[in-house]
Amino acid sequence: MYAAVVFDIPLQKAFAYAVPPALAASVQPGQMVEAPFRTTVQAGIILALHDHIEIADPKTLTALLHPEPVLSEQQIALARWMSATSLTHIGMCVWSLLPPGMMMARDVRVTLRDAAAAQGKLEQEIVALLQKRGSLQGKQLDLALPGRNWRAAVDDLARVGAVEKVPFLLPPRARPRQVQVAALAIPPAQIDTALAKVRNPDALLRILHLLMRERGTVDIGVIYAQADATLADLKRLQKHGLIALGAREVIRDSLAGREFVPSYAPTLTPEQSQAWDRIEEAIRTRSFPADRALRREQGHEAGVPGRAFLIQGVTGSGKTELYLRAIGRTLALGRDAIYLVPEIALTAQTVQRVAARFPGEVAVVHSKLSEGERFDTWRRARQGEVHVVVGARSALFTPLRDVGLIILDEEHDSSYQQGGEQQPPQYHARAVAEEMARLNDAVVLLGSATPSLETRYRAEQGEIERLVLPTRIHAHQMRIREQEVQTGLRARYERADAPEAMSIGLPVVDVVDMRVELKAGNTSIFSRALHSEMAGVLARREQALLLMNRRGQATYVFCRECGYVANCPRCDTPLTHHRESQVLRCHHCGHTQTAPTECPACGSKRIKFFGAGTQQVEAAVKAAFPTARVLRWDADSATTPGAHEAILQHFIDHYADIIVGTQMIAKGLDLPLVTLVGVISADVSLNLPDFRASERSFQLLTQMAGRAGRGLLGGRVIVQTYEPEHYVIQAAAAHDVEGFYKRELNYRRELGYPPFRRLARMVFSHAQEGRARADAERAAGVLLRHIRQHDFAATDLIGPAPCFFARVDTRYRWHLLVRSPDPVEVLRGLDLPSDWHLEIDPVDTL
DNA sequence: AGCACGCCGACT
DNA sequence: GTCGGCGTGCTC
Repeated sequence: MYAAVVFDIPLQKAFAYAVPPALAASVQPGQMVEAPFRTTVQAGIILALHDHIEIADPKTLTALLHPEPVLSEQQIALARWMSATSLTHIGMCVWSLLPPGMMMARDVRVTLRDAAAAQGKLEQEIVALLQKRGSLQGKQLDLALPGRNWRAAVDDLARVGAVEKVPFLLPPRARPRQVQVAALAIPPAQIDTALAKVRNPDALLRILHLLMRERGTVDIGVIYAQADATLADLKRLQKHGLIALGAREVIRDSLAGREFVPSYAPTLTPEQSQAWDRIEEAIRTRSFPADRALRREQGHEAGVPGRAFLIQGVTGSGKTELYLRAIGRTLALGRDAIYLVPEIALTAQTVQRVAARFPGEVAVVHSKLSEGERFDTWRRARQGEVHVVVGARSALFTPLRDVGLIILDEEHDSSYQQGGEQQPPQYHARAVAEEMARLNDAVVLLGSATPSLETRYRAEQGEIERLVLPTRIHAHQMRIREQEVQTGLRARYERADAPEAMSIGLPVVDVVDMRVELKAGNTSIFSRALHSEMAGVLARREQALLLMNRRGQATYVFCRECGYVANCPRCDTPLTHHRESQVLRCHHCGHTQTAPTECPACGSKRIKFFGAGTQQVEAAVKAAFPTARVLRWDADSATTPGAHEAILQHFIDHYADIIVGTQMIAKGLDLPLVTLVGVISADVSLNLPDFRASERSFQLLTQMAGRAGRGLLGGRVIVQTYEPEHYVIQAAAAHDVEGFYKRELNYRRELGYPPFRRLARMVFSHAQEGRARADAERAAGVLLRHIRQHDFAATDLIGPAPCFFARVDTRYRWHLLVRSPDPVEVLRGLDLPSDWHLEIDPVDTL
């Protein structure tokens, strides 16, 4: 028997190994094994077992590293699909489905055999070290010979037989956590006679009484605390044979010990009911695992098309209630559910709501949890002890027994895409969810007030079903009550005469033209309108959100007089200004031109580059309103989920009046006291050189507007901009999601951008700019020849050009875009060097 | 990705 | 002569 094994290395293939007789009975696909690999050993995963292989003399597997498979057949199928659709290395895909910390580090153990054979000085040093300390691990040699190249010397020593070098795997970091426990080892009746022989029995007596009372095993931590005892006391009891000490496995769970106020399903509005009927029907009519197994046995294709819905509803329209009902229905059918949220900062609020409805069923998964906790959740899910997982995109890979429902809230959010360059493999949670649904006959719910263009377009094409929730929920009093429960606050705005069912209008959005402000002599970053609204909010003791969009803070060129932005003539994306060379450059096609000193449109000399940060905004608020309590919330001020929760809670508890933040303050937060939302500058994100810049900006502005006025007082949104007539600003101000969609779709169609054609991006980075550029140009040559040779329809190259982020981590970056109806087909079969980083359907091209 | 091999240049 | 740096090629 032979095994196809993949490793956590960037190679697009599996390796064939012979299965030794000792393991033949127990090997299965999905199992983690130890395999000799070149001169070392590697931990690998078995993808498949075969009777015959093409390799002449395969090596033999050396051990099983886990008694049971760590991946199911279905997960292996998913990994294969990820690899085939993203053209990332199969091994990386397979390993990405496992919790971190299961990786096993490698090392070597060096043992002295023949001291006389040592030649060089370093070799003699190593031999002396081995004579003094015996066998040493690589880790120990690193410490003993810091900065020295002992590996090469050890290799030479091994070649002449002076030492033996044995590679081995270190145990994984993630392990079950053990807690020491104690239990009575004798019948309670014998305690007194047994203790008679012991000196100073006080503490011992307390321990024994505790154990008697508790009947069974007790954590020794509990014993220390309750019996005021020490380990020495326990050891004495053990020596006398009165108690037994042992260990118990405990589960690490950040939700353990947290109390959730139970909540019940509210009645649905007519709109919600209509949508719910469609969702419920879909969930109810999925097939059962046994049926699917039967179909597979009968030779049918493994998957059936799952069902996907787009739930398009404005903020506060009750999407969450549909999610919760869908989870409830799925659980009632004995299946499991995954609920994804875009931002780790949002998991806390979401977990709260889900756990309140389904106590005891929920686990949380995201990348900021400890390795131990993720490992334990992974194990609990495998055991069938968890049925609902709430978390960020990596929660998709939790090995639930039978996933029947996957929810992506805020489906348009870019954090659902895992980036290709830094953390391969590259995948989009939406696409993975749909493939999982296909493999498992599950239902996918994509929710958003501002769906991604792709999803919205697919709904139009009939690939997924669109359910619309056009109005904010009516039951005002009930929402307030819900907010009270969530925040623990008494709502100050509740009025006895407020009708039970009252519709909340969407907030008024005022667009402020900053050019006019400038002409009127206001050079502050706050317009007069925003300034006076902020003053009003502070006077009424309400709260405000200020958004500083920091992304792409650098340097696009625009005219403070007329709003002109310098665009590339070939790509219609903004040119960026390069300070050193004083040129404007297009980051898509490489076009360059000299930087203007006056505006080409109106002749003004007030042509500038743009950018500011949250700190400046915070400082400006403090300067304008010295008594205001300001909080800053961005990736810099909050690095852990705990810090996010703390900042948020601080704000919710009204210890601050104004919160200044980046994108994340726009996402899904329920902040009842916020009556003013200010967007400091809408222009920055509008003019990034990326085909999705408009879509992103529209989504951000609309989400941001949704944050205002969720309490009884309604709210107001002020958007500051130098381009008030821009269609993104206009559409967002009018809450015109459909209008924006139609216009943007036309633009994408004309330019051949997604969803009409797809992109693949290749990034070339190198410490020397010339090398990055040369690689990019070489790749362009190869691709161009390939495209001509195979005559791919509607396929072209954009670039090569320097990336917008032209130098990251001391490396210069160039990129190249392949635009094609099917870039995977174009690139498949090309043997790409490993340093040509490839991303299919990139989220952005910065 | 690692890791070995091979060639070159720096330093003892 | 010894050692380390870096470019190249391979891993069942």
